[in-house]
Amino acid sequence: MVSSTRPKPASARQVLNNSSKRVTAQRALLLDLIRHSDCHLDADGLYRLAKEKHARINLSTVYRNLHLFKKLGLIEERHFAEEHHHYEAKAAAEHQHLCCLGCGKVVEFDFPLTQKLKGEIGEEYDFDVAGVEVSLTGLCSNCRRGKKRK
Amino acid sequence: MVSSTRPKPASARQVLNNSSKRVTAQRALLLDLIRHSDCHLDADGLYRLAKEKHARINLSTVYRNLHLFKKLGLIEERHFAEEHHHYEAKAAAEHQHLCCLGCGKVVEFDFPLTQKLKGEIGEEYDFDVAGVEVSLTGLCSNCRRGKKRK
DNA sequence: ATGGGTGCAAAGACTTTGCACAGTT
DNA sequence: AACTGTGCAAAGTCTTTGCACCCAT
Repeated sequence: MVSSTRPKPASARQVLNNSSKRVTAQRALLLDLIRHSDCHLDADGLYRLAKEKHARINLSTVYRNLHLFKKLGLIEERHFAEEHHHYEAKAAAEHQHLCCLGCGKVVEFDFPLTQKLKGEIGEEYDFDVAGVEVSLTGLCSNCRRGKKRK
Repeated sequence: MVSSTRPKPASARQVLNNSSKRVTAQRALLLDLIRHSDCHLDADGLYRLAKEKHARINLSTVYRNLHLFKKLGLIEERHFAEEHHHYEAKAAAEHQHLCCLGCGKVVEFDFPLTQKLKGEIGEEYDFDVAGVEVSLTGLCSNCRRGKKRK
């Protein structure tokens, strides 16, 4: 057994250090919040979470670091059927999303064909395919049955 | 041979009439522009196109009608890796998109498994799946080779 | 004539940016 | 000490909304 308190692939500190970016309290906090969140945060949600833990942080800092983390490949940006983006920690296993149009619930599912798709389409159109996003929308059982919302 | 000047599924006028929505010059024009466009317009692009043909139209009218058309199922909204949405006429055949991060070029491709995916995932999570969007991003051959663009 | 649709202007939601100061290296 | 990152405020982009007038039905 390895004695470590961190099961994460790399600590926030390590990742930032390795990219020769400074480790600030804000960055460490944001990265930790994203990594420990089980949902798909947007900038404002992350900001509010952060404020609960760290009185002094600004929305623009959140945006700036979200861009940074994305560039470093630490997080992924998701485009649901909304006006703003959502972010999640880059997962070990690829997965895709199913989003309820009624209540906004997001469930993740497995879709093993993305690699194959990447290769096939990339070759056919002579593209270097970087990302695959499969987004389903629909109504979950609750919203379908009850129309409990709105 | 059927003698018809309209290969379209239904004229703009017909569609609007059938939904008991009024046929205004703006609506007819917008719908026609979307249907005859071979690219994926955003609200502002559509607005500028419309202005070329029809001096008096307002951006808010474009937005309002984009929502209407979407609700009527006449167009589809696309979520590329950008801040705003794109729209295209609902096609006879389903297709998916591959978008170049360098120059923004969009190519459409066929992906026959969306129906199967819909059924499987819907059943597994008890969702009524309405839409499937498969978006690939990458670099086209031009952008990859030449780095011709910023 | 009636009531939905439009233009206009103002507001709203989300995001970016300039600048001076704070904090990491 | 040097210089990147932050907070703040202002601006920017995209979208929505209130209201009076217009026009399709």
